[in-house]
Amino acid sequence: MSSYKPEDIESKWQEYWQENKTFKTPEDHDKPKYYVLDMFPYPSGSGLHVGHPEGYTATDILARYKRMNGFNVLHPIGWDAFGLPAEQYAVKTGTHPRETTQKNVDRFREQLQDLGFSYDWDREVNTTDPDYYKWTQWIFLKLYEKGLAYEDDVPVNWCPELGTVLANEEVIDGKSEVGGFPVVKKPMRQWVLKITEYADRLLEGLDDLDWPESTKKMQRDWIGKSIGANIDFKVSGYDEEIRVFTTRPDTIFGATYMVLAPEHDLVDKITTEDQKEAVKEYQEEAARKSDLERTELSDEKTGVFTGVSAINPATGEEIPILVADYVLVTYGTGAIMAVPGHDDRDWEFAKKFDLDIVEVVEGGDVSEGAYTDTEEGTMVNSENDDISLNGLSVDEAIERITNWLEDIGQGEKAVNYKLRDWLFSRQRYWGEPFPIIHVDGEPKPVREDDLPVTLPEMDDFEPTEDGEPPLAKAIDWVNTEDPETGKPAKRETNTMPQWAGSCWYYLRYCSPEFEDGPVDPDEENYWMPVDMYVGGAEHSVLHLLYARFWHKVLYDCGVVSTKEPFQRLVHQGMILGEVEFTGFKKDGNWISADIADEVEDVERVKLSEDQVEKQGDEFVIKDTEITVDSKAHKMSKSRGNVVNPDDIVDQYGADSMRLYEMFMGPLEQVKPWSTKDVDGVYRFLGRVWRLIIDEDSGELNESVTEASPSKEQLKVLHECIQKVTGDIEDLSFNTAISAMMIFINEANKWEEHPKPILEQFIKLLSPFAPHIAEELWRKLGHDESIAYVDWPEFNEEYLISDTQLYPVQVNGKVRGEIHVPREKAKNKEFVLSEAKSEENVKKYLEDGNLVKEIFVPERIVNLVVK
RNA sequence: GCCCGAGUGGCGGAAUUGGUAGACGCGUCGGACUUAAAAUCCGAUUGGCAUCCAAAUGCCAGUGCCGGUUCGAGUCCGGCCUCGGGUACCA
Repeated sequence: MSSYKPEDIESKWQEYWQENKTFKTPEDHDKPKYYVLDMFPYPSGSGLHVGHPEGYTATDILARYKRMNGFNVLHPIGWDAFGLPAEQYAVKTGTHPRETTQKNVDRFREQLQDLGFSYDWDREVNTTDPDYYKWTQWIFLKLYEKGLAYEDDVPVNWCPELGTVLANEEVIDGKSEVGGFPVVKKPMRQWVLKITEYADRLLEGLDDLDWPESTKKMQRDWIGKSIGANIDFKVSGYDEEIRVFTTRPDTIFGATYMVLAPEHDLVDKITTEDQKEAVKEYQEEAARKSDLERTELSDEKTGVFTGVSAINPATGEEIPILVADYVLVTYGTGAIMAVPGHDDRDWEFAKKFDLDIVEVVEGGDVSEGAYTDTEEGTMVNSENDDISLNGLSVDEAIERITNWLEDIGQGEKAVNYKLRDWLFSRQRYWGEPFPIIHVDGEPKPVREDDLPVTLPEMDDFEPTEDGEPPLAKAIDWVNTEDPETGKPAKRETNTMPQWAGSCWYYLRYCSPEFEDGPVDPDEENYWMPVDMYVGGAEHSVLHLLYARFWHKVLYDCGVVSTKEPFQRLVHQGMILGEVEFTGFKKDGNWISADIADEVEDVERVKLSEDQVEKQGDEFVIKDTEITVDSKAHKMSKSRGNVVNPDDIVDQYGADSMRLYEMFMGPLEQVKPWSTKDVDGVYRFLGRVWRLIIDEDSGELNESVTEASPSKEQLKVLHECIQKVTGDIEDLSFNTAISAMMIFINEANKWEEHPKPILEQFIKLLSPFAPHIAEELWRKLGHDESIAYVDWPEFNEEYLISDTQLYPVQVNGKVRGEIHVPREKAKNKEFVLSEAKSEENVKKYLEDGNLVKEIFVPERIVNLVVK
């Protein structure tokens, strides 16, 4: 017996590929190149889940396809291996993070190899390897030299439980993204990177990238460039000015009050004696509120009067200055001129505190709500002795008033960004040490020759009690001397965030052994940019923005030759767990899903597929009217719906696993997992096998012949070649697989299977299911791996059939079909007369007058009858 | 609230520039093979109606809802609804 047994062939070929270094990246630069990259995985303790191989399979298919099309392919993998989980585990168990990381990396590597991915394992990189982070540190020095890295005392998100500072992005609803622990604001000395200096270039660079529009938009929004004006308002009775940023200087005549953020410096200076207490109380309250609370309570605006007024430079009127937390200290100048007539937030606030609302742009009704349209409105009530905006459009008014403010020295055109500088240090052990020493309290870069600054050996990874990083406990390591002056020095004890290593790893893959820089310029020149980058949409903003930032800095340093690192980007869609049916019970009785939300103490009951049935648009409990919830959920440990790829490989083999992940649906779409559907692709592979192999002998089937292929066989093959080739180019892997299934279904009907046909088909299959393809390729008599044979060429000639099918419509409804000889297929008169004499069509023509005839060559005929 | 994306059989999903809606797969039903089962193979499978011994054929409805453009709409336009994702007072 020799039926299709993936377990017998897959490990065999995996070992073969390894031993023969089949997928070693070519060293010549003579062919066109293709750099296809997966997002850097973090080797977590739980191993791969089925979401990982989705993107990896897609890139692997592309890599294999491009190799067969004569490209030099760079298809590497490595490990983003610094990070909090290994450190937390170390704190708990005493196991050194290096050991945990090593173990996890080994597990990941093994799992990936079990899936038969064609990575060049000689180029594996690991961010925790000193030979790697030496260059991460080197890049930091470049940033430092360029003045893009600075120290600052900033209020940071301090998480006492984790003993570390978190980036804004790592804090969700006032809790840590990892672990869900509370986070508080605390001022600390931190390293910060001046990403804001690159804001404009990061914005412009997006234009030419072949990325999903939504991702580009998210980056643009994150950078958040807005153009407007800075305006200075004099504080009445003080020698102080309040500077505000506004995108709507045109509405200045409607500015009836001002607001300072509670943290604004001027608050304490100007507040009057009798308001001091109220203001102080308000500030304290605001400080206590987490970001979550601030937004949750956003319906109700709060604030307090400072007791002082400012002078509106346009109207000359005194307007009250208030403190309110709807103004953020971190954006613009931390102060605003409030124009309740034309800003929703100001309007809401003015209503609540009974402040004046003045209409200065005509077009709405400011007693009903703020009028914010900038297209339609015209200016009104905007006039003083010097200038009038009345009658102008918003755009004209902005121009005019900005110039006027500049003339009187109270304002200027200004640009603002939402993007803030990047908080770049963490109070952790398991990260890259900064190549910085402190001499006489001043930071000083470590000399390039002294890199890498390696992590000291430690066995206690907890932060000090006052929040100093764990490295502060490595006294011998911290205390060093300045090699230039011999003065005593202290090493920086913060470490870099996890983003650091992943900001440039794609460069290291080009020349992982290079010793004179992060990347060999020759190799960089050849391989960059990344032609195809596949990874999750969760990295839409941060990783991709940070990496682009570093890349641009490296471009300025002359290290890289391209302005952007990733030319084409695709996000694979998330794979959800199996669809679950949930019924709802109250006091032991079933209730419908749509009312379950409103009822208390509802019991949720998981139902099996055969306990429910479809009724209309909903699922109900069988033989009842009680609706149930039908939904696929995100895979999670707590829900217990995580699918482990190892189990699928054990049961069906890696080829089926790969095929199923691609067959589920379009790559970029969210899709529910269904293990029983894997049967479909597994059976398909079984049919491929049996088409070629005699199960009794294990040899080629007798039907596999040297005969020359028939016209029909060539047609079926070339239809498949055309579809699969086009679909791979479009990343429509699901329909490519379906085309191969169609081929096999057709081929199964043939009595003879000419070898050349089968060989071409096996080539098409090989990027998707490489193990079975390699095995069958050898059985068909080849000595070399299929990995580098030429991709089948599609020949249109074979597709042309003897007849052309025309559906015939009458008034847009199909009433019959006709087959016309190929040579007459474009003959309008002939086709129409054939169409009109079709039996079923005739009936319709008899009932009315033919008023119009539509003839679309090689497509369709439509006869319009009245 | 705002910004994206998506709604097609029992299920996952197919359908060039508008041109036969439901490819391919799962499931289900029926059949073949088998002592039996598994595996495999063949057939049916959107709903309804009609003719008919049957095979088959025809008709009507149908791609979230309402309306429009067109000889012809899953696809284009306008207005909604639902679900998923992102974002959160950014002046």
